[in-house]
Amino acid sequence: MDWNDSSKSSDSLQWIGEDEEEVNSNTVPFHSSSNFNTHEASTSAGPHSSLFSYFVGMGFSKNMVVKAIKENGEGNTNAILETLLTYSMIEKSPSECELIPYDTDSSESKMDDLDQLSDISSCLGDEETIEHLSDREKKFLQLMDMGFPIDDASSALEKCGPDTSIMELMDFISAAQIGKIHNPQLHPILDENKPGSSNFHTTPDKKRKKLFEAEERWQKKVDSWRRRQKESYKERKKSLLHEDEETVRVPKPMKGFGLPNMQMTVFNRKIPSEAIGPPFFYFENVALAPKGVWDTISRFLYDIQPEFVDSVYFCAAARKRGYIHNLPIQNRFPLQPIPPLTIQDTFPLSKKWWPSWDKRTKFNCLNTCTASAKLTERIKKALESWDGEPHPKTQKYILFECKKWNLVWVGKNRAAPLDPEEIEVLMGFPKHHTRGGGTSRTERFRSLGNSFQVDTVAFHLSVLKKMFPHGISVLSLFSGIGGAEVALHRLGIPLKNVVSVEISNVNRNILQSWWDQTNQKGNLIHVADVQKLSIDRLEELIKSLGGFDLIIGGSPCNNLTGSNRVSRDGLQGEQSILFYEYFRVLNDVKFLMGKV
DNA sequence: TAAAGCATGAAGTCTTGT
DNA sequence: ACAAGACTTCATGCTTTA
Repeated sequence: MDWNDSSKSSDSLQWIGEDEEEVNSNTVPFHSSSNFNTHEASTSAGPHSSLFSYFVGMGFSKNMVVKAIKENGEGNTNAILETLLTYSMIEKSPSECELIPYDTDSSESKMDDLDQLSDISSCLGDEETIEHLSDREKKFLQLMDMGFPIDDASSALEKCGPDTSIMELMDFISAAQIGKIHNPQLHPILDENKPGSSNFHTTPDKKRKKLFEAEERWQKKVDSWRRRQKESYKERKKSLLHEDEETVRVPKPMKGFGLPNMQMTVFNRKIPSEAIGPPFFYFENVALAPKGVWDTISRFLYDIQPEFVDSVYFCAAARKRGYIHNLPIQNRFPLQPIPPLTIQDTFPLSKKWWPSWDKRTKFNCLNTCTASAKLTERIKKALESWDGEPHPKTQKYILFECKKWNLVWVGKNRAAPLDPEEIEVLMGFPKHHTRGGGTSRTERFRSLGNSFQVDTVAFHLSVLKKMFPHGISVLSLFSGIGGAEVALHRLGIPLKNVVSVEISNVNRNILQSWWDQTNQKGNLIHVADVQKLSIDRLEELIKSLGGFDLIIGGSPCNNLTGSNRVSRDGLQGEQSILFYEYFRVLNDVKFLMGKV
């Protein structure tokens, strides 16, 4: 390939620290992407303009595109994109934002509320807009979004005050709905006669019994009403989302486009001409992301259908991931040696202590956190309280913890979390890959939990071996501890140039150590922040290295994974939004290499 | 100060029972 | 067919400990 010929082999390692990097003034996901500049329309941007169809073609709704063009002007493509991305996409799609309360009767109080809120009711997902609202206004909007009638929401806020929690407000409205609010003693917010309160114990027995019964009946009604409310809200949400028609479905079993030693399933794989490599690209993220996320990812990556694979077919641990790439899928081969595929084969010593009632043969997904010593102690004590086989309830509890924390049996009644070394091997890394160099045990678990399963990825990358017998130049985004690099190396593909983009200092050190220890002949260049990898910097790199053969990376899953209880915000989440940086860099590189 | 411990569910999908 | 239960999930943020 011509853009490879200009590569200069230099054995010196370059290090670009965070401080040394040029600061790009434009840090929005789509800064200065030349790919988009080519689409800048200077003329009419109405519903039939090329600009309009371009954005609609990307999957944005027509209304939103018109709105975004109107807001930003016709010439400012990047700003339009930013608007579309920030305000309208996926989870916070325009259709969802247009949710309106089903009770549209008018009254003065309602009109007041509506007038006050008319500006922001158009899009609840707009945090910037919502931030300046009072607590009362936010709660009112929340209640409306949940489908409560305006009257009820308004009156609940009036009577309970703006400091009342949403749950309590819901209870209040529920009670009002079923007519019990007229007896404030039966309402949890206002009820001073609840069991446990001082007044309750002074009530005569008969009355107390009645109160109990009444409260039970009331509670049941509220529960069922709340359930119905929740379901109808979900239904409406679903039907609105359905308009966008999701196309990506996660198959089960997750075997991708074929596994080692498995006859290739006939698959109609279409890669659009603009997506065909070189450069090749390979993108990874969690398979079980919130609904719509993979539709969006796929839409941005040339509508290529994701390959969903569970690493349970490559090692003894599950790891359900989706991969979007433009690699050929014929003539793949697995890494050798094939790792043991069961827990018992991976840890033969555990067989002696493995209880018959623990039927696991595979680990669940290896996560970033590990079980504490206290938990293993509790398990030991629970087991020691039984002479022979523990009570089914005890078994259930222990199995629950074992599955949740991926515990192995290491002695009599002794379950233990996996050591970092054991996780390294399960993930396909060399033993001690993350050990030493100032990396704490906690950090090792975190880094490993965030990594590729090497055998799985290597199987997909194996097709590159014949294509690049003299070495490959890789742009590795979100490198982590170097799963992609290790996979290519283990496949026997020489690493000519590797530009590794990784924010964590710990991870950069781990990759550098591995690079040094494996006597790599090529160049390893570190970049800390993908957002600072500007198109100018990319141009420099491509000129000096001769281009990239492979752009590989798994963008942050923090806001996509089910294990995140705090901020599972979808692709627009704080970290997961960096997916758009992968997309941006891919497009910039393709443009710079004259492939667009 | 850094590392380890620990409490914190929802959102899906699949399975089972009626 | 439907409801109810079982199962899994590249984590975060606060507190305690060394």
